[in-house]
Amino acid sequence: MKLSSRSEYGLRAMLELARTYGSGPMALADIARAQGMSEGYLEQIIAPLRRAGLVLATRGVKGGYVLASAPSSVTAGQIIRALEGPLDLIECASEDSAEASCRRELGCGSRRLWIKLRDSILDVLDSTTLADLCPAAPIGETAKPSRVGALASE
Amino acid sequence: MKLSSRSEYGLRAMLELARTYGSGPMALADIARAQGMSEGYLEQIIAPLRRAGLVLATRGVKGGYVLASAPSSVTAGQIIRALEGPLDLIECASEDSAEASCRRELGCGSRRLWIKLRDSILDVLDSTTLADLCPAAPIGETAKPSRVGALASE
DNA sequence: TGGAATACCTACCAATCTACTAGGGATTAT
DNA sequence: ATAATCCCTAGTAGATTGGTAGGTATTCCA
Repeated sequence: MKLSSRSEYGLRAMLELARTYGSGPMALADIARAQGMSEGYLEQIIAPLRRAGLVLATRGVKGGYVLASAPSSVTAGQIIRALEGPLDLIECASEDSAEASCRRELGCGSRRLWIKLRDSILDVLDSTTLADLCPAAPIGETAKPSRVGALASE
Repeated sequence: MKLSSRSEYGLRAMLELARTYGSGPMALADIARAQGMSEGYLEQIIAPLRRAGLVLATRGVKGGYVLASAPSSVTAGQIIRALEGPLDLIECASEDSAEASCRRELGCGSRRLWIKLRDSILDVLDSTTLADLCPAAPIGETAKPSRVGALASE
């Protein structure tokens, strides 16, 4: 069970933008260099993030990308979904498909497991924000509603 | 983010064996027919399950496969691991590799998320047994230590 | 003793996905 | 005008997926 590097790269790019949040647009080439990834590939990865409204792009000489909202209000779930589509581990446990399309699940059911797994994954992804990952925040505590507003300290 | 059908097929095959647990060996062709999958493909999927010691095979005319232990003591985690190898979402968050090999994770860290995600997944997989999935057990409660011994009711 | 039924093994295959590279076009500050 | 930037499409080598095909080994049973 593996995660494609799209998500890894995408998340790292978003973390880079979170780290420099407030300092104006950052060029694609700079993000790629800072994170050690292929510029051309990152370009294809950041495109869906822009289409999903998670980053804003400005063209031209001093252009680049900025986060569309504060790091504390961008969740990992938004990023992963933008990059990999809806989280469906398996046909019958898709995030958005109606569960009506599933036969064979009368007695013994594998589906029960995939649903539990999916919910567990979504719980982590949707409760973790960029702000949770970026500053030296205490590990193990993420998305505390009482701490909204904590940004990157740089 | 998807799960390969290896895991789905493997789990379904194991659930089929759990359902008929106690009735002697079940032939590969019967498992495949009962679950509607390709016989040849299932053969390749059940092989690692046998090598991992999760099922026992007997050859010859009345041969087939049986679970190596009771459904209540076989976890989904054992099955998935046998089929997909150790759970490493990403290089730096592998289940068994030492975390020493990870650079770049000084300030902002995506790794923190993958570790949390991995732990969350492992928690679900390792706490769900075939017995939890097979009978009409109440959903949402799995691997209760006080209910060890509950088998398939057929 | 000789099928027949089963597990077991290896190789092959088409389609898809992954992680890129290449090359060009559109937009904007200077 | 020019250079820097975003934006788009197409190609591509290698891996993975989801199988199929065909043979070998073992065991029950008549």
